[in-house]
Amino acid sequence: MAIGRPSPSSSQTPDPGAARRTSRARGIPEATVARLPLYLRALTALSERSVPTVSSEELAAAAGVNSAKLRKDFSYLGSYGTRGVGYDVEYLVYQISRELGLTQDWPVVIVGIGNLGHALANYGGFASRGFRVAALLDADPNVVGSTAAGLPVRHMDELEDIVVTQHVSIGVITTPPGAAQQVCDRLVEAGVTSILNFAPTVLTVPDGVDVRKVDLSIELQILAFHEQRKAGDEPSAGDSVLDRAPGPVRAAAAKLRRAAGGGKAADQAKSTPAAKGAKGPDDDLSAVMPA
Amino acid sequence: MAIGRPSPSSSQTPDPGAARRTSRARGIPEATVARLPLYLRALTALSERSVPTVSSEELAAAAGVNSAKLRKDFSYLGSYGTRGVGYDVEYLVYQISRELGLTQDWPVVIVGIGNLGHALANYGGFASRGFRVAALLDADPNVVGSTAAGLPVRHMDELEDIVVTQHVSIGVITTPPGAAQQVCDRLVEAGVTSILNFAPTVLTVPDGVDVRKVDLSIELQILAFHEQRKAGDEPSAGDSVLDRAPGPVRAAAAKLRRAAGGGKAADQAKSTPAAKGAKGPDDDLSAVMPA
DNA sequence: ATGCGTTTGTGAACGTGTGCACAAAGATGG
DNA sequence: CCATCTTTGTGCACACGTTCACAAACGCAT
Ligand SMILES: NC(=O)c1ccc[n+]([C@@H]2O[C@H](COP(=O)([O-])OP(=O)(O)OC[C@H]3O[C@@H](n4cnc5c(N)ncnc54)[C@H](O)[C@@H]3O)[C@@H](O)[C@H]2O)c1
Ligand SMILES: NC(=O)c1ccc[n+]([C@@H]2O[C@H](COP(=O)([O-])OP(=O)(O)OC[C@H]3O[C@@H](n4cnc5c(N)ncnc54)[C@H](O)[C@@H]3O)[C@@H](O)[C@H]2O)c1
Repeated sequence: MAIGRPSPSSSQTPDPGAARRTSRARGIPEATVARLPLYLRALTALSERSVPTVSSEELAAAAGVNSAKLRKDFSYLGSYGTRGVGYDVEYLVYQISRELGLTQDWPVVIVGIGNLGHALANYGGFASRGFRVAALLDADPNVVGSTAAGLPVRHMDELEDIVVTQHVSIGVITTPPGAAQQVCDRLVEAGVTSILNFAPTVLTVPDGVDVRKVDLSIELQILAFHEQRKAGDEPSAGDSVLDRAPGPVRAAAAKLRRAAGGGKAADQAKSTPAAKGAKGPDDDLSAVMPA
Repeated sequence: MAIGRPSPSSSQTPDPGAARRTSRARGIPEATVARLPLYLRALTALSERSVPTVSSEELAAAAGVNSAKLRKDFSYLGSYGTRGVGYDVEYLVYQISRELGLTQDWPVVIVGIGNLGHALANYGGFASRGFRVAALLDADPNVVGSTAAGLPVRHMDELEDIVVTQHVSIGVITTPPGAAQQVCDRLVEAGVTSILNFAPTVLTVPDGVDVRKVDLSIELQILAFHEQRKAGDEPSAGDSVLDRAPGPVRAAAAKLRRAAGGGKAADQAKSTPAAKGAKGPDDDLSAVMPA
């Protein structure tokens, strides 16, 4: 870190600091909050089918979670169930909606109306809950004229005005990564205190501002990791034997790595032929280590 | 409940069961795996600026995490750092890429080429890592003819063939929610073992298949929750005093809720005047609680 | 009323994740 | 070769999250 101020808090989706801070008040765990929308969706579906009550077991199955977890989650909201019967669907829908703040209207601005911004603007499920697109914003004059989902794309100049007059507290960023921090700063400066970031960048925001990120690339990489595992491999490494060994050997290896500038090319070349024989987590250190 | 089979495993993003299962092998914690792409991105940026080495402190700042956490994360991969110096950027880029399985090519199919599918197909950062769009698929004959990002949209009939011949193991679902499970089943049946789901549905998959979801609506709802908190409110309850009180009172309340079919409307009405006295679980000592 | 079957709500045990704090490793300069 | 300074790697304590298992609560039939 560099800064010495209280705490710039570059909070992101998995920020446990925010958890303590935000759920301190009435003590709803962050993990529970993240599941409430899931329950709500399942409940809404039941509601539409006019199902009057539902047991924790059924609802848990519909939401894809453990029933004990679901009951504990609900217990944080209060005791809304009836033993021997289950939960009243309509009542629970309302309670969760209220807890999530969906009984009020949340105006949202989307900044960066390119491919993704367009898709989001057109997204119906957006408004289905209390979210209303207050404005679409872009910096490109060619885009500013157009409309998306019936809404006009407005110029960035109007950002501050829109945020203030429409009381926008949630901003969605779908600009290229290079512009994201700058856009974020302007949003925050104007009064936005929650940001949903689709750009692959770590945003730094002041305390009190929440940032959540949606990152396709990260998700795919996580899947790739597990996929590789399933393929029954060991990554055919080029390390460990040396790196795991304590003593001066490791130091030597590290030194060589640093010295041999092009670690990338060298290692890459090595990785392919590594149809490895058998042993260790990996084998051939030889390629890196011109022993 | 219904099913009695071993375990349908409707795993979703935050599935700790998968964590144990998948990271058992060489023991990389799931939380660490989720951060590796973040480090990789920061490292790639450093690499492009030809920075030779980086300290855990610097890199942690760039990735927006705690430096101790970062060091611990790296320690799971092996000892790739040099005390007193830091980490060799190029070498680390390669090691993480390898661990994530990005040194190989991952063909991906996208199913449902509507607004979102189009955006994803056009997404450059897709291919920037080892991910290659093997095919775009859709059921709508009107869409099937067209092209997106230079690729032709092909018909669902070709799904199985494409998956098999191109060895696709990762599928992205961007169909309407109603079609998602069905599409998922076909993908899995054809041999896909990792799914990235953008449709707001809980997917049920057999054991051994990983599902990660990206859900805009959920993210917004979580933000709304925190936003509501920040607004220094208590959801203006319509419950608590009764619901928290043990004894027959709660039962009576529950009974009333069930009986009064329209729980929603009823409660809504009731909730407003509930400026109640004091105690409940919530009441409102929080009225001024600065988040 | 009483008893029976069902389902909630939660205590307690366990597993996972986080962050501090520090010893040991290595670099660097003399 | 030694002293000093930097930075890693990790033991440890604690916080958070999950799951089991069960008593208490409730509806309902008798
Ligand atoms: N398209 C996807 O599927 C996808 C997936 C994951 C992540 N992302 C990320 O989402 C972001 C948007 O992706 P996209 O495909 O829509 O890109 P895009 O280039 O199509 O759209 C970006 C838009 O942002 C506007 N913009 C640029 N600088 C701006 C600024 N300073 N202020 C306001 N607007 C500005 C541009 O005019 C453009 O309209 C990117 O960061 C991308 O990495 C996209
Ligand atoms: N657009 C967004 O920003 C956004 C945001 C969050 C979530 N989502 C979700 O992503 C999904 C797609 O959203 P969209 O806006 O692109 O919708 P869309 O209606 O524009 O596109 C859906 C596409 O799926 C195709 N399709 C329908 N049934 C199919 C089937 N059985 N097999 C194959 N293809 C089929 C349709 O022909 C259409 O081309 C939806 O589930 C939506 O809820 C979208």
